[in-house]
Amino acid sequence: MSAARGTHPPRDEPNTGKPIRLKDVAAHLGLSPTTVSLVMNRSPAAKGIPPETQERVRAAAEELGYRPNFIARSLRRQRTFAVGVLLPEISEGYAAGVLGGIEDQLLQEGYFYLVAGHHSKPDLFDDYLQLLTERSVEGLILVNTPIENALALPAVAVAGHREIEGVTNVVIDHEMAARLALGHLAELGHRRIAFFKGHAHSADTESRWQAIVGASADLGLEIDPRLTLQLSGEPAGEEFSPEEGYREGHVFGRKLLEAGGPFTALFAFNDVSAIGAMRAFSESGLRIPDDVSVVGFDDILSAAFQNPSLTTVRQPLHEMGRRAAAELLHKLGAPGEDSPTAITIEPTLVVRDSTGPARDGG
Amino acid sequence: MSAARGTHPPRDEPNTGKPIRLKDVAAHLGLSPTTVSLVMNRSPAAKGIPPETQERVRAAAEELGYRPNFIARSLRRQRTFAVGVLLPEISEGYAAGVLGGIEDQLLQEGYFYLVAGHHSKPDLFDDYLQLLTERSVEGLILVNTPIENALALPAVAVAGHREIEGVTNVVIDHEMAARLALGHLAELGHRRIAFFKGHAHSADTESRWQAIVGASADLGLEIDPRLTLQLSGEPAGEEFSPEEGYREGHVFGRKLLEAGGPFTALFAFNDVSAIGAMRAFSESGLRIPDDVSVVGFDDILSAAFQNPSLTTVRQPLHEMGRRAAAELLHKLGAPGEDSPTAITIEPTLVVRDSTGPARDGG
DNA sequence: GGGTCGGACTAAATCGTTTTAGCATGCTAG
DNA sequence: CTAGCATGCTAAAACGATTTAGTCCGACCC
Repeated sequence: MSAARGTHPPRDEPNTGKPIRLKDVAAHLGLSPTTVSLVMNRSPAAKGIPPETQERVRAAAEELGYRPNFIARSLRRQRTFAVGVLLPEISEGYAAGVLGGIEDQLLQEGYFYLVAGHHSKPDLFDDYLQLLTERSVEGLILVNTPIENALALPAVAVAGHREIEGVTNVVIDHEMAARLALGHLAELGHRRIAFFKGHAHSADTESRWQAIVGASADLGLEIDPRLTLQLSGEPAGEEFSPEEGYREGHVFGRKLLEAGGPFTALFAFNDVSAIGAMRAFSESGLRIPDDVSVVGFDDILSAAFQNPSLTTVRQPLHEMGRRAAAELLHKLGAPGEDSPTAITIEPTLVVRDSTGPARDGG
Repeated sequence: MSAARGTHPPRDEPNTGKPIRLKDVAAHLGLSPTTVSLVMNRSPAAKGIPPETQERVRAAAEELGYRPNFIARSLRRQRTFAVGVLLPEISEGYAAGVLGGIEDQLLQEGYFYLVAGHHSKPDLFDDYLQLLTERSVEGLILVNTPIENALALPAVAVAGHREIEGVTNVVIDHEMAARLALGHLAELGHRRIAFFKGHAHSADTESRWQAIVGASADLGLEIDPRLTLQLSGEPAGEEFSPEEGYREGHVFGRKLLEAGGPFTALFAFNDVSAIGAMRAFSESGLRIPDDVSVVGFDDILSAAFQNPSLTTVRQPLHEMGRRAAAELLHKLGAPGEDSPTAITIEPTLVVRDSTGPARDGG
C-alpha cells in the first residue's frame, strides 16, 4: 500500500528518492530544524542569525531540493491558503466564466480553491459546505448558489440570492446596463421597444426591471405593457437550461408579432431568449436589424456567432470572479473589519449586427 | 490574528465555539484518543472493543458534533484525497466541459481537486506542477496540456499531446466519428464532400484525417484534394480562439465556393469553423441544407442555437472527464499495476437542421 | 570576580490525527 | 498454583512543520 508509486528511476536532478524534509536539511548542515525553519520563512526571529549562516541554509535547501510540506505547515499554522467555491455546475457558461476570474485572482495571490458543483440540489449545499469546512478552507465563494442561514466562514456571493448577514454580494450595475442598452436603441431612433422580463424567482429580475423603468423614464421612452412578456419557463427546481430559454424566446418572439402592437426593437432578458426571438422574427420574414433590432444580455459565446451577430450587454464574468476573490482575500486579511455588503460591477455594451436604425420615426 | 473570525453567535446547534477535537471527545467519555480513533475509523483493530462502547463513542461524537480535521489526518496518513488538474483556461468551453465530468466523478468518490490554468504558457506548467506537488495532490489530470517529460505522480491526460511514459491518454474514437459523419452524409446521397482539416500542430488533426480517409474508402467516397482545406489560423503560441476559427471558417467557406469544384456537403474540423462556413454559404445565397449540408465537430453550446441548427459529431466532454478521473482513481488504488496507455471514447452524431438530402444524385 | 548582556543557536511543545506496541485484569487449563 | 490467553483498553511515537522559551558562551562593566 505504501510502496513507491512513482515507477520512474530518479534522473540526475536533485530529486533523488524520497522528498527532503526540513529535518534532513538541518542534519545535512549540522544545525537544528528550528534554525532552518526560521531562515526559510524569513521569520523576524531570524534576525539573530548571521547572514552567513542564512546563506548556508538557503544554499543547502536549494541544493537538496527542499520543498516544505504544505500539509504539515497548514496543520501547524492553522492556515490552508485554500478557499471553497460552491456553484451549480462548472460546465455551465456563467459559472465557468466567473470561476475563470476567481482562479486567476486566487492563484496570483498564492491561494488554491476547491470546487463543488451542487447541481442546484439544496441538500447538497449543506453536504458540500460540511466537506469544504472539514478540509479547512478559509473562506467561501458562492456562485449562483442561494443559501439560507449565515455561514461560519467569511464568504462572498456572485449572483442569485438575497442578502445574508456577513456575506458580500457581487452584483452587476443594472442601472448602467439599462442605460447602455436603451440609450443605444434610443440613439438609433427606437421609441417602441419590447421587453422580456426574467422569470419571477431570479434575483436579478426585479432590480433589472426597475432599472429599465428608470432608464426609460430618463430617456423619455414609454413602456407598453402589451410589449413586455415575462419569461417563466424553467422546469420546477431546475436551473433554467439554455435550450429552455431559447425555446421560450422563440415562442415569445412569435407572440410579440401576433398580439403586440408595432415595435422596432426588443431588449431581451438574456442572450438565449434573444437568440430564440431572432429566430422567430426571421422565420416571419422580418429582417434583423432592418425591421427589428435585438439586444441581448450576458454576451455568451454564441452571441458573436449568430447571424446576424448579437448586440448585447456584457456581464464581465471574469472580472466579477476576480473581484469576488479579491474581496474574499481582503476579508481574510482583515478579519473583524466590516466589509461592503455589495460590490457593483459595470457592464459594457457590445454593439454587433443585430441593432440598427429604427425603420421609421417610431 | 488568531481571533475568532466567525462573528455570528452560536445557535442552539451542537456547534458551540471552537471545533471539537478527537481529544475532546475522548475526555468527555473518559476514554483515550486511541479508542475513539479506532472506533470512528471502524479500524479492524477496533474488533477488540465491545459494541456497547463503540456505540457510546459514536453517540458522543454525534452529540458533540465532532468533525475530524482533514489536515491532521492527511499528514498522518500521507493521503490527501485530492488530485491536481492542469488546463489552459477554465472558461474555455472544452476544458469546462471536461472539468465538469472530472468533478462529478471525483466528488462522488470522496476526492477533491485543485485546478490551475496555465493559459498555455509552458513555464507555468512547471510552476503549477510544483505547487500542486507541494500541496500533496495524489495524482494529476492534464486537460489539453502538453508536457515534456515523465511525471512524478500518476497522471491521466485528456486531449492534445503525444504519448508519455506512464500517462494514460483519453482519446476520442476518430474512426467512429468519421464513420458517423460520413455515413450520415452518404445516406443522404452526398458524394462530393468538402473537408476542413485541423491545423498542423493539433494532436487530433492527423488521426482524424486518417480516419476520414479510411471511412471514405469504406463508403466508396472519393476525396477531392481541391475540396480539402487545411485550417492554419491560430496566432503563434496561443490556443486557437473561437473567433479565429470562426473567421477562418468564413474565409474558407468562400474559398470553397470560388475555387473548389462542385460539392454538396462540408465536414468541418470543428463547430466554429463550420459555423463560419455556414455564414459564408448563406451570404452567397446558398441555402442550408437545401444547397449544402454542413457537419461540425464538438457540439459546442452554440451549435444548437445556429440558424439552421448544426448537425455535428459530439465529443462527450463530460464523459471524457469522468473516465479520466475514474482511471486516475483506479491508478491510485492499484499502484504498480500497469494501466492502459489509451482509453477510447465513443462520439455520437447529433443530427440537426444543417444536413439534408443531396441536391441531386451527386 | 560576579553580574549582565547580546549573539547564535536549540530543546521541546504543539497542531490533530493514526498506529504500533503494550499493559492490566480476569478466566481457564493443566 | 501458575502459565497462557483473551478482553478492553491506553501510552507514546509518529507525520513534518512552526514557535515559545530557553541554553550556552564569551565579552564587557564595575
